Amino acid sequence: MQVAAQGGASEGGGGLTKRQGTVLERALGLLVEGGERALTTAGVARAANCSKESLYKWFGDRDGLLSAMIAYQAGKVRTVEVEAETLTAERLRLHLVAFARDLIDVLSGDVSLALNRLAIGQASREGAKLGRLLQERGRRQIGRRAAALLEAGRKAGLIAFDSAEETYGTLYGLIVSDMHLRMLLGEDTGALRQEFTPRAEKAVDAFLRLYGVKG
Amino acid sequence: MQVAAQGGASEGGGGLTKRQGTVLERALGLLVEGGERALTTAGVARAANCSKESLYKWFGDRDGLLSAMIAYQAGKVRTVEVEAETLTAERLRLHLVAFARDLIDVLSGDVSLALNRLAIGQASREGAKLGRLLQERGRRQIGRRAAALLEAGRKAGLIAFDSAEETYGTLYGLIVSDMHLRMLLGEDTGALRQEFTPRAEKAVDAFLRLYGVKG
DNA sequence: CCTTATGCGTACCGTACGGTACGGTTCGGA
DNA sequence: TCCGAACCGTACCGTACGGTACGCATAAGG
Repeated sequence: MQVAAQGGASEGGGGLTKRQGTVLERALGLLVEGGERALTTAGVARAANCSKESLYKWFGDRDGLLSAMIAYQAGKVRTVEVEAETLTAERLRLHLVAFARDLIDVLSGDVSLALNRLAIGQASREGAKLGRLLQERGRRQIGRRAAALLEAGRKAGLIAFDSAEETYGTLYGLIVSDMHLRMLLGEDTGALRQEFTPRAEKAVDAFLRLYGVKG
Repeated sequence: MQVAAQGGASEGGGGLTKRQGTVLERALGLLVEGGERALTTAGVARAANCSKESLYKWFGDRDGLLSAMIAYQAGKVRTVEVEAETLTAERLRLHLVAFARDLIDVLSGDVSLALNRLAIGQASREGAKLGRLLQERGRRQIGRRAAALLEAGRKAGLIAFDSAEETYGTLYGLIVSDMHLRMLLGEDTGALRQEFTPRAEKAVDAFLRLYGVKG
């Protein structure tokens, strides 16, 4: 502790200092552990060994803290760009299965679930600002990876579709179904986690049956 | 006002009086309007012209009130049983599209969204009791209708599948995709609502391409 | 050594909520 | 007519939270 690094210099990824990053990390930990009720300003200050006054100076108010938490967490997820290799049917399938696994893993993560619960809980408040933020930072990111993958498959003549957006929607639905909602509602993720790999494979199989060329 | 109807007699659907039903109706209105923050015991009492003491007598505590709201709302949804008529491919398709439309309509309803947000917000609290209740009363009900429909289609030799549960999961994913989550996060339902019918038809088409026999 | 900035820890304030208690009132039944 | 049960409206209590203010410690810079 006492590493400090204040003053506006030594900024990390998104315009905030390392100290502020660790504070957000602690706040995320509190959120995961006890939900929104546990995410009080006093609690964050205590858990992060900082003062409430600093919290308000850094993040403005409680909502600013929540937004910063979402932005911070989203900034940690880096999408893996798929290089334009020569795709075969089998390689495309493997890439799709890997994407499906990654998608499921992200959605079932503790922090992701906690942040989604938080944003959903605030949806009827102040124009769903957190929800839009989560949507923008989260879905857009992983959607881009999917779009690139689908486009590569189309260029290789392995799959055919009109709208990439709509096709991605179908792929998403086949992979996720209502699993995300069930986890958000509190269903034990441990029991579901064992089914992740076969689920991903079945979803991709169905997807390729729908969009695959001569399949 | 002053209609009363007290005393334990004149019970309605689920073991509660008409008076209590109207109270729950008012509470649901408050929840839809302002989210969980607006659902205070004093607010419900004021909106329903009853006393807080009566609320606690009838529902125990705040959680009891929330559970009663979910049970009450779930009790209003009646699943339409499909009679075992002779199914043709076209009739099955029409039934599936009707089911898809109904599913989308239910999920996009104000009260449904508000209750789902409520249950999700409470998911990290006391073992996700509300989430399980919502799951039990909501999904099971509409899932039964889907299962009956799928079974009828299979018996008529129009579709083929192994697990009805898994097949229903696929159908659900094709219909809903991430639309439910987006609405829960606060995305405007008006913009999405225009796309409901084509979405339902496309989903059913894809489903029949996956599971339809010869065709 | 002095000054200034930054931030921790704590105390404080106003508010709002869950839950309880009580007086007054209405209504059904004897 | 009287009794008791249910109930409304309101007041009340304890607590917890968001946000602010203050005193003190620490460290950089002249």
